[in-house]
Amino acid sequence: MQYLIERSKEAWAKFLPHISIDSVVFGFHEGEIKVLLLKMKDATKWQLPGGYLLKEEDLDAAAYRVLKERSGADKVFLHQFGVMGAPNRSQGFFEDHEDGLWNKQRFLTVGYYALVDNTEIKAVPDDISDFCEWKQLNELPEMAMDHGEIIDKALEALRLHLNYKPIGYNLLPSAFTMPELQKLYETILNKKLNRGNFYRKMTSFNILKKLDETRRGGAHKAPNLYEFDVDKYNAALKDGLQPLW
Amino acid sequence: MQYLIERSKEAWAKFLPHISIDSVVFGFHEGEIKVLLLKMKDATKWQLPGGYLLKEEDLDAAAYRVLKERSGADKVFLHQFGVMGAPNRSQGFFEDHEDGLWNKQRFLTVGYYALVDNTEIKAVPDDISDFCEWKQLNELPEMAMDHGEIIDKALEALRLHLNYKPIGYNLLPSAFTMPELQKLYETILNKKLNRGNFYRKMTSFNILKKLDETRRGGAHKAPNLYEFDVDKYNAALKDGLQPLW
DNA sequence: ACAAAAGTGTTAGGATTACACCCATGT
DNA sequence: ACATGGGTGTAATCCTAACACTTTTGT
Repeated sequence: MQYLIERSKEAWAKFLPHISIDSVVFGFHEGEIKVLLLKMKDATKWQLPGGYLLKEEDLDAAAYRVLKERSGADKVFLHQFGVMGAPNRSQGFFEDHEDGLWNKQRFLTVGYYALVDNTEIKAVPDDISDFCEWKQLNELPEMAMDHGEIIDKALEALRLHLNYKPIGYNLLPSAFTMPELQKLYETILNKKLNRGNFYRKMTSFNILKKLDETRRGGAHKAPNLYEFDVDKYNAALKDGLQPLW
Repeated sequence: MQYLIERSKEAWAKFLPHISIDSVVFGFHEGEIKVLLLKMKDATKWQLPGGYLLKEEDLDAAAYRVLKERSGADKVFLHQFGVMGAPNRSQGFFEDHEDGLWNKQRFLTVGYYALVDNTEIKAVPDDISDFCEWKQLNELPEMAMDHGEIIDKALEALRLHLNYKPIGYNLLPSAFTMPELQKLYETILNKKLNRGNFYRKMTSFNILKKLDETRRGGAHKAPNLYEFDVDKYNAALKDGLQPLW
């Protein structure tokens, strides 16, 4: 735990007190939504990649920086979804340490969700944590503090934004197949969708471009590859893919 | 400006630094959505009712307390919608004051929207401000700092939550008429709706109870009064009034 | 009388749902 | 051969938009 004490003084000098940032990094791989989690060697519980806000730094910029430092993820889609502000959400976890330790303060944490193109992001632990792994949404390990609830809130926000934010575009690789896209929607909505109808609806939005290639290597027929027509996609998202009233 | 200095020392002792709370209080009166704004005698610009977070206080609890202190509004529906975190969003406004002044710090502000049953909430200025008024949404005065943008964000959140949160229930008096309800929806959605179709759709949700009374006193036929069937309304909101996919 | 409110009718057009069928194709 | 993917067909049902008509009723 020595590193905590070493970093404490530096932290007080650099960061705004009482404020932290935690990101829920979603990725999509092999038909499953995954979340990027960190763990320290001596810990049993997993954590979200998080960090602190520099004294003169913009909040969104800090979220990008922290995420890059702690996961290597760069140029990702990041969106703030809320602040967790219970008075004891973090304090209790450092009770045994001396007062004045940076980590022992009360923290409000600003939650961001990140959407990552490619699950093949390094997933390499930084110098604070010892493990960094993609975990499946429905098989999450025990989470530290309120990080489990933060993930739940992020998912809820994701669901609510599905018609308004380029979620498919940012979660999927630039080329993807229709079954992959459908699986993504089904996972986020937690609901089975009819294949034929999904296909028709998606194509009717006119936001997809069919590529000439197929995805080789599977055990079965090679599926077609698509990519988003970014301009049309963004234009359609302005009013929402599907009308609300 | 003397009161700023007097309060500064006290503030440093009581509140968490760098964090403020601002609420966008929506009310509905005479067919119009209104926002509750405050102004100081010597100021030209209006502000949202806001305040600070006590050192051991829960964030949501603080939002309720602040709102009550600054507007008298009690037992209202309050919902957090985001954090404004630009580094200079508030600092510049106290440049001329001495360092160490509470107000001169950098503040992140947590935004809440409040829904108020009855525009007849006192709207009495507290001891900080000199004016407290309900302003119409489309006739907002010049706002201090980024408070105009905060109102925009609150409205956007309101729109997004229309199918998931008891917005009608909390904005309208306990008994209301169908034209009032429709006007409310039209204002939030910024869109005209067909009367007959709105009537049918609303009644088909089975969340309204028709009362035996009518609203007397208008220049024309007295409209029927309705109230929400709270249990059914809340049950329906769980999955959203209208399906999303 | 007038204007608003309430309730319903109607029609055309879409959208949704839930299947099912056929073909293509990689292993 | 077989499992998956792609694409389309279809029928029943429901929803929506847009209008219009009627009746009610308070001033």
